[in-house]
Amino acid sequence: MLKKELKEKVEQCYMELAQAEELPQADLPKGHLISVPKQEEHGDFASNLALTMAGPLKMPPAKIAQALQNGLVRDPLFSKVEVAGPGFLNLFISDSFWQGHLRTIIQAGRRYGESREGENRKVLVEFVSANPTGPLHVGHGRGAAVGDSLARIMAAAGFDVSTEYYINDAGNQMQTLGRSVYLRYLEHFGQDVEFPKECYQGEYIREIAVRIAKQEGDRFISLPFDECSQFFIEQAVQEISQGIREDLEDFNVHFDNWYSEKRLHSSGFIQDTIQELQAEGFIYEKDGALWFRTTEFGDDKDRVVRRSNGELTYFAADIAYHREKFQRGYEMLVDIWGADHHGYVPRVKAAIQAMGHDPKGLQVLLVQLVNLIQGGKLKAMSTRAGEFVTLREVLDDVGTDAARFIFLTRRCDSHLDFDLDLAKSQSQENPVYYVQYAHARLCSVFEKAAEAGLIQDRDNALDELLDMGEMDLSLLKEPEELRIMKLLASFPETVAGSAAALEPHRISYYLHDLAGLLHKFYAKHRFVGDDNVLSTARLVMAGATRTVLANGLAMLGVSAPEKM
RNA sequence: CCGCCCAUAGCUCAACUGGAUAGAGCAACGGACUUCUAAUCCGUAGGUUGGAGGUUCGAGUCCUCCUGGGCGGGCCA
Repeated sequence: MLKKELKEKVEQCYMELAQAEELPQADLPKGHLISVPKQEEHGDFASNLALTMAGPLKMPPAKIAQALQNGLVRDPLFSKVEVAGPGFLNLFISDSFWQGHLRTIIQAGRRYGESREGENRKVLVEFVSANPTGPLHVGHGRGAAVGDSLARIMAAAGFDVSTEYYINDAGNQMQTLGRSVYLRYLEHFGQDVEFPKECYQGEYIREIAVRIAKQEGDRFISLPFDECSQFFIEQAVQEISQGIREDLEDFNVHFDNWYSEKRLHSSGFIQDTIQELQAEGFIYEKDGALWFRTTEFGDDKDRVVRRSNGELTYFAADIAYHREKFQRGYEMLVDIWGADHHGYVPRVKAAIQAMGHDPKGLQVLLVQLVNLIQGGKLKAMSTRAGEFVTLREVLDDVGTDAARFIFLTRRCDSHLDFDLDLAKSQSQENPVYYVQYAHARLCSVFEKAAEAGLIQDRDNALDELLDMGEMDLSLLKEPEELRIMKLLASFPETVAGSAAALEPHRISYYLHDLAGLLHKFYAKHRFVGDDNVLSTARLVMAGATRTVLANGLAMLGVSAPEKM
């Protein structure tokens, strides 16, 4: 990756100058970094080394920069090195570098954008993990898009990534769920029942009840709930989970593993974990309950892990679950939660620390809730009250591509107003089409190139281009071309940065920028024109651009259509 | 009362982890299809980055306080 090379080059240059006693000796500063200036006139890259060394060297930054400049200009990679502003080194890269890089992109193909920044670290990304008590709503959709894309991005950046869905199929909510279906079942057979407020109100509950009634008949109507709760719970969980899996599948979200909380209970692993913690002195008894000293690790108050009635809390299961994740060998855990669970972060981190892990080994990404807007007003969402817009509904309205792109074009910690009417009617103005259209246009360029006889086989065009003998990439020197080539070269860094910061939205913005440059070029110049040598060179650029657009869209889980 | 998150163009959002003159898309206005897809492009307009201090060569970004909005604070999940 270019930035890294440049950083080394600049630092190497300083070391040589220090060696030659042209500059005083000092340690390299931590704050040195290579950035991309906002203004094109400020070069392709800028180094702040002189600024960060002004203090240690006790010299004016401009003077240090000048010495570095004299050393760096000798490198053929640079077409120009300037000292600017308070002491920046502006680095201008030779055109030939960018031109040659196009071949690198095409050679790498699907793999372009990958890097080894993650150093093969084992990471588990856990997301959605919605309770199997109802269909996924839009908020879950956002978490799903973020988690799934982040996993893809981190994999590309060289992490060894697995994804997991934690199924909360234990606890009180299961009783409530079963009872809800049971009561609807009784209603179906004409019994007059009181349907409590705390039960799940959604229509899907009735649908499950009706299905059971059809299959099983009325054989449960004389049984009290306690005697058939298991059956109703299992049926409901099974059916709802199936729906969730289908929704996610259609949303292009895939999990490597589905992890059942119930199994965590039945295996005795939670009890075992509590005993371990107790042995370490982190657990104490008060008022008949067992408490975890999370305050020792910065939490506001201690938390109950086993209630006085003997039941384990959700938190207890969570501790065991995270312990088990580490036991499976993961070095880094990424949890994606709804922001309404933010109060949980300190206690789970406390638990991890108590178990001897670095709290930084768990990164919790809090995804802000989605505000759904329909008819200009806010829609309330509550699973219990049964008032929610499901992910399914949104998918049917807007489609997977648009929904995913909208979710991924915002930072996680900013609220998202999802305007359904707009998303539906917006089909022409939706940002996702801007990027997809760029890809489709490039595909048709290749079709045109095949017609013109520049390439033989449209499907293997990229391989063909690489094998072509006479090729003059130095013809690519229009400003629009250079901008595209430069942005293409920064794709791997963007992916690595997106992974490191756990910010998938950076890929969306990158793609939008790239599509913009492509559209600008397209309006001003022609890929396939009268000059065959120039056209061939431009086809190489088209191929490289198409590759990056396709790879980036794949990371977002958005399709890259050949025609629109 | 306490804690976490947010506040940037009329609207929805960016800003590469502290860098140079804060950028896109919608919406508004004016232009561009005989040419590889006009789901596009070009131009105009739009800002005291909620407010006040502080840290330093340098702040939308970091620290403190204030204002306004969201979400939490159970032996619920």
